[in-house]
Amino acid sequence: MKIGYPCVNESLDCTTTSTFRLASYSDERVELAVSNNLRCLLRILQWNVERHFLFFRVGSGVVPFGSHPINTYPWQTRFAAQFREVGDFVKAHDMRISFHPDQFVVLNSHNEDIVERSIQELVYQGSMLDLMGLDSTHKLQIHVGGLYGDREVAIARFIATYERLPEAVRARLVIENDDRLFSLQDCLRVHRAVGIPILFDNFHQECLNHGEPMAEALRLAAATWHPTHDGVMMMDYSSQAHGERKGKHTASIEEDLFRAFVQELGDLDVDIMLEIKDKEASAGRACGILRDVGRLAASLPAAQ
DNA sequence: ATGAGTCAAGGTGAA
DNA sequence: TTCACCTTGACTCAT
Repeated sequence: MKIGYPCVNESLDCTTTSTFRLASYSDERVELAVSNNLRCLLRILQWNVERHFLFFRVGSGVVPFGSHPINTYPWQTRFAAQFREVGDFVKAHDMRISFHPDQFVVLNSHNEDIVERSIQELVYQGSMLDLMGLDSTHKLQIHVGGLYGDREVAIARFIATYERLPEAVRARLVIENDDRLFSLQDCLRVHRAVGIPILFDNFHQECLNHGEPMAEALRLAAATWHPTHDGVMMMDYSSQAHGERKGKHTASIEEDLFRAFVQELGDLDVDIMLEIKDKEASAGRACGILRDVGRLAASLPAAQ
């Protein structure tokens, strides 16, 4: 079991998201930003290893305009060594990383331009994993997409697009149950059609479900991951922010809820991404709870 | 130097 | 029909 947090480290003064405006695009700025972003990515991973956070979600902006036609800078070759260095570090420490392309990636859009741009974004993010030399257990996570008033047609269109994705993307793509439109059961239908694994989100499951008990839902999702090709199931963990709109993530982990959730896990092996606002602070508390119940090694690795 | 407004991109649903 | 919300910082420009 690995614990992680998404995209941003709040303890370090180093980010993987330095960027600039499209209007001020230049090759020089791409060069500068990617150089900074990869340096910080490695630094964050090093920081994480020291605290036994072995799971990390990398943000979409490591390469500014990475899938935009304006960006013709050969970052793949210019930064090949730096990407490889990150990948080597991940492998050396038995870490796992993932990407979560944002809401603009919609594979089931009825607009072919949007589908094509979405595929290009997935190709860009998948190519970073290729450059790192990381295999298909490191994932690209997206939602099924829009509903467009007809669930059946929307799911069919997702499947049709999935089947024509480049292999480098398809091998790594996973779908996540969402909180309003496509439930775990919808994702299972897509899985049965094309074999895509389901990244389970416990909070979305609480928001949108068909009455399955949490323990059963977890096992249904886990069974969609091929042990060697996909690795153990990845999941997102969060809980409701009190007094806020339904679906809003909590600012800080609620330890009692997390303990109860760990009980639902039983002996299931999963890697957990904590989608909680205070990032690594809550990840540390989650690790503490998992050590208490014997699901993580009792002590941190030897001091750096 | 600082604060406010803005940033490539889609879709949903409330107002 | 418009706008806030996904999530959030970081950039950009006006002051």
